[in-house]
Amino acid sequence: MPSETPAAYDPSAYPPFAVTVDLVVLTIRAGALRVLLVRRATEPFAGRLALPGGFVQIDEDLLPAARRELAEETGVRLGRAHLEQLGTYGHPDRDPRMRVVSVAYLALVPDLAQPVAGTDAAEADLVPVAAVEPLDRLAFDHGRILADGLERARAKLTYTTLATTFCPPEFTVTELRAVYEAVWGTTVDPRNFHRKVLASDGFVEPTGETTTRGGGRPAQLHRQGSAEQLHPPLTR
Amino acid sequence: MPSETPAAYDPSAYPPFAVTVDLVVLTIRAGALRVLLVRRATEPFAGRLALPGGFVQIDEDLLPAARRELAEETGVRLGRAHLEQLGTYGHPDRDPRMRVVSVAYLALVPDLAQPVAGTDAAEADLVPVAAVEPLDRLAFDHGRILADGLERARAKLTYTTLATTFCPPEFTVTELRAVYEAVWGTTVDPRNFHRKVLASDGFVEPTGETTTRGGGRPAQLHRQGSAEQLHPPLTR
DNA sequence: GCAAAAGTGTTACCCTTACACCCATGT
DNA sequence: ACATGGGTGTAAGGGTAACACTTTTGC
Repeated sequence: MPSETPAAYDPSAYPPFAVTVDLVVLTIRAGALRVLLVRRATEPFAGRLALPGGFVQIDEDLLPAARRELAEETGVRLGRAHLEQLGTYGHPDRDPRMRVVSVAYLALVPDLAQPVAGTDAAEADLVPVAAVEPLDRLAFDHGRILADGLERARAKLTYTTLATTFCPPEFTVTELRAVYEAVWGTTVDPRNFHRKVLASDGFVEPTGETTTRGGGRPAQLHRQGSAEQLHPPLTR
Repeated sequence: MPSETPAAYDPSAYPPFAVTVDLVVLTIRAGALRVLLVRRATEPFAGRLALPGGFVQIDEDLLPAARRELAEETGVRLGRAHLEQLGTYGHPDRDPRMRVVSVAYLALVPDLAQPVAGTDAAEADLVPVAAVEPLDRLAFDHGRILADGLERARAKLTYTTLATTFCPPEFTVTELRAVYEAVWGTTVDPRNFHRKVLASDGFVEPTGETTTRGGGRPAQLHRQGSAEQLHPPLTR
């Protein structure tokens, strides 16, 4: 906010930018961490995979814009999803059409059972992150944004309780453990994991119900705990 | 990046935004964590304290814009400063003049011995964060940005080696400890701190020189280590 | 009964914390 | 000598990791 312009506030006197939001939507399906990508139908980068996103409206705040795009592209209702700002990307040449600054958001959502159909024409897919083509093949600088989103997601899972946002409304401790194993491709000791999760205050809350959907002895069902706070590092 | 506009790419067809960078510049002086604030000379918010910042130029990337503003406002040369993106603030009403999206950066710098004289006319001051007036008295949404910056800085100091960026090129372990004590207003056991810092690989490197500037037994001098990475949590 | 998954107990080990103690300088 | 801060040794306690073991279901 400079003091260079004492008199008139003519917007056209300042460099005009377009502002977009782009979304790194992560979920877990079939034991794999996946990211929502769309196939671009138009130039530039026609035919290339890209992150979903779109222009911010002139009277719209950034987070609502991201929420709107998430809803439009995935149909996810928001109580169950985590959405946070990831970073802003504004290299002058990132969009060949014009000067665009894009605010990227990171979304962690439970497995979207409904096949994801974007309202925009392009085809949409949940791609396992391990199988995403070389990142520089993505449109714009979306490879970098995706890499940053994955790094952020992995970091936050280690010191927050966010892993529960990948789970359905009711889940077992084993299902929660599967989240960690999917995100890092490692295995975690089930016994120690079980204890740590239950010992961590506000991580999960028992519903009182049980399920045998995993086979074997019935497991307690839990829902997301109240604490979205930091907690002692888990696993790794 | 939508596919809504197949044919012409007329920039004026998209909502026009102004984009600025704002800086949360933190340093430590006289045992207190301080933030660089400027007194606004012009409307809106004339006379109010604000974060330094300014408009991004049309062909300028965001980080260089922040670097430029930092250099212009503080004269800090960049090898010794840490600069990272903090977040982006774009509420439609945050600037009464027009729609402005501001990308905030967080800078951690060693004590700027030279009195900070902004190139922009406004008066500039290093204000102890404990003494900053109520945050909602700052111009625009800068109170929120400052709060977010402080939270980020405290978080990063706990699990990275960034505290060294507050120190002069050569410093003693005790001087580094003073950083932690200033940031949290607590005391830290000097003996255990000493060992932990030296045990943490890449945190600091001994120069071989010693100093008695703190009084008492001469202390080894160190410089910033090579690892700007995560390390086991320190203190607290 | 047997396989499979849920959940508990136990122990070795590591890291942190607290604090006693020694070291090297200025005055 | 003594005050002041720099630096090392050490032992108690808490948390983690490894893994043996018990529980409860389906088939």
